[in-house]
Amino acid sequence: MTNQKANKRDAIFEATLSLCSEVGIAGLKMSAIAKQARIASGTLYLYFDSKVVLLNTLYQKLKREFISITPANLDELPVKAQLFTLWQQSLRYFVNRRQELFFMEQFLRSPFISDESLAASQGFTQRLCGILALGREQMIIKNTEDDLLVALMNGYMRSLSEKVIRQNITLDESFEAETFALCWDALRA
Amino acid sequence: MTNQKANKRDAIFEATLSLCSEVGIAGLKMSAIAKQARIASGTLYLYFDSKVVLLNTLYQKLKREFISITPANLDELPVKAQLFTLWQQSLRYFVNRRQELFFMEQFLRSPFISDESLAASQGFTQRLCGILALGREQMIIKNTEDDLLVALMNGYMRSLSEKVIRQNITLDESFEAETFALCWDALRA
DNA sequence: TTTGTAAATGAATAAATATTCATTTATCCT
DNA sequence: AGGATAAATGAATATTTATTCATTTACAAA
Repeated sequence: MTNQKANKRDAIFEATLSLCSEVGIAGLKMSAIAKQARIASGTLYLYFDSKVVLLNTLYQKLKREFISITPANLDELPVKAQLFTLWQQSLRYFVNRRQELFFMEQFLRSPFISDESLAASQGFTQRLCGILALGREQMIIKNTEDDLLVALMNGYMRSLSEKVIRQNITLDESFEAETFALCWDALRA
Repeated sequence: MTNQKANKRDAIFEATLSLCSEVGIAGLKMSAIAKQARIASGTLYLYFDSKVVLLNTLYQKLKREFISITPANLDELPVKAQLFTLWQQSLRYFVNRRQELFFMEQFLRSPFISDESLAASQGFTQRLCGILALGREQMIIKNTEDDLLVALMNGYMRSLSEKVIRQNITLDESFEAETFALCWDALRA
């Protein structure tokens, strides 16, 4: 794919994200995406076969991106520090990519999602469970089902990102630490 | 409004909820709603002026309903017990009304929502903040911004309901207590 | 500059879906 | 029962939106 082409693809993705956060996934129109990306609506179809394909491609790209932002080799750190790192990275990602977060949440519950996209939506959870198991061995994590702990972290993260975005709060170390503290108190034995 | 009419209205609401949880709000079609409610599509318009009106009416009804399920006079209980009661009631409500929860989340981010509906979506939060303030006076709740604590409770509740529903878990006192314990550990001073 | 190829355009078409309304059916009252 | 009124129907229409394609434009090689 030429650079030119890649640029236009990205412009389409960008337009899709920005529009989605304005009108929701139910309000997304191909014509509006084209307009926002400054191309003709027909041009969209040179890049993606259909609306469904466009949305699924974007979703999978974002999922891959998200999984790749968290450092791979946390293993040497203590459990609490591992969790904090993931917390911090995720929070930063979501807050800096508000539109992406919004799109992903919407798409996940839309009629457009394909089986393949659905499968891509796991992945991060696995990672978390590994760390929690380790912490449980060391007796520093509650002896509570992983699913519950993960639900707390995920849900809190979601709500928190929304709040930060809505109120235009600037992330800093102290905010990250303070919000993580709640999370840690919930998880620790 | 006759009983007959009220019944049909309810059938329409029910059909809307059940379809929404199948296909998402972006996939909702008036014709499908009519079919599911076992009426002709034209009949829908005898009850609601348009799709937008139908959805907003349903949303506001659900919001009122949710706010009304939590007992009004918790004031005499200790703070922790007040929070637990709200936790329990909300969890039960969401889990028993999975479709309602799903619809509300989707609708809130759709292009259909009216200003009035948006306003109705506050309300419960107020209540929670009152209790948290009381707890803070008594030095048993963390000295952390309300918003953060509310984000944790809301987000956790959301994720948890989803999990319970997905895995078809039966709610019982011990489950409610265990899940609330995480929440409480996060909030308490 | 010419010519061939690839990319882009946007008006036209097709498809999907909301809404209307002339007609039918049910309900209620005397 | 019979006639009046209200409710319901669903095919027809209107509207919205995805997709196509004949035409134009940009670009690169000779």
